[in-house]
Amino acid sequence: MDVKDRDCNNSANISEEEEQMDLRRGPWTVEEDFALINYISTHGDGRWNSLARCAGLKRTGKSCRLRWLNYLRPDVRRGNITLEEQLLILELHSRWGNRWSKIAQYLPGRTDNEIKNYWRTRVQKHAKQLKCDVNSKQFKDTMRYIWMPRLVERIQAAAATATAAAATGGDSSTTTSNTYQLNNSINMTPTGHVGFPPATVGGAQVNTIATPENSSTAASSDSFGNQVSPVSDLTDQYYNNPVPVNNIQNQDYFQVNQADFSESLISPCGYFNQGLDFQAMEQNNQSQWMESGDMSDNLWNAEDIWFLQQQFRNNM
DNA sequence: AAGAAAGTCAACCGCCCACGT
DNA sequence: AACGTGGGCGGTTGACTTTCT
Repeated sequence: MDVKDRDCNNSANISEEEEQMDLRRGPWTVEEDFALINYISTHGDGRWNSLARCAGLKRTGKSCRLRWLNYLRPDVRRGNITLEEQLLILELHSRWGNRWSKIAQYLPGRTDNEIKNYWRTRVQKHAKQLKCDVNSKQFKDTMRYIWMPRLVERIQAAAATATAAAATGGDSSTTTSNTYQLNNSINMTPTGHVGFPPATVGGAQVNTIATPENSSTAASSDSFGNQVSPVSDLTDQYYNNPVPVNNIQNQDYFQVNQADFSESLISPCGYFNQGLDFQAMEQNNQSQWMESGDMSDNLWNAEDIWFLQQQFRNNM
């Protein structure tokens, strides 16, 4: 049924009483979920206000739409944000900022709401711990130069472990999982484009992120013929000019690569002298971070802390 | 064990834009 | 051109859960 043709038999005769009936708010009940799912499965979605009426839901159209898109939709993926997804979120956020829906397009099954929540609860939390604004250049570059490479390193390590396990006939479930994430989260585009062949980072393959910009045969114009400004993002350099992750501690790497950018970037080491109060961070937060049980979900793990501290001391 | 604090996330709100009339 | 409506978006809230003291 064409949703455009949807029309409740009584939609034209909705009584004022019904019109003014108090709408439900707050958490959805199982019955409401069933009603919404059943209705959409037979009639399709769209025209949310009339859909809400016709489905007999005392909800606003917006509420129905939100419930469907963020929770009931069959392809919605739940659970922890994977390392690959974290990397992708950081990468895309560095390009587009708080364009959550746009970012969500590149993470199949994830909703803009979920990504937004992830950003606010995890990323902003760590910016707070570093005593800098999440939108500050300091924090952004710290993410680019330190955090994202560390994520890549961890992804590689997980992949290597999984590969080894598979080679020895061990449980390959992890391998399958990681492969799935890489192929489906990072290398997929909203329009179904396939990304460029995998680049290598530190000797391991990492799929190049395919965006409308770079999936259109690397041209400088988009599918509408509009000029698309090249993404001058260090992560692109990172993907396209693989450098062993260990070299990230080498200031020369940054200085050499920065030459490609019109805007000179301050190396992360510079920040250790300029702004980030790592001593305070160490005093205030290290114990908390170090003692955190689940490191997999933390942006900074024990190694990161150690790494940051080394950088700090080397630049004293 | 219990209360407080912090974290998480579903849901709501208000604004904006596109589109039809 | 003006208006109404539907839908999408980012920001915010608040209930619930988890962790800490």
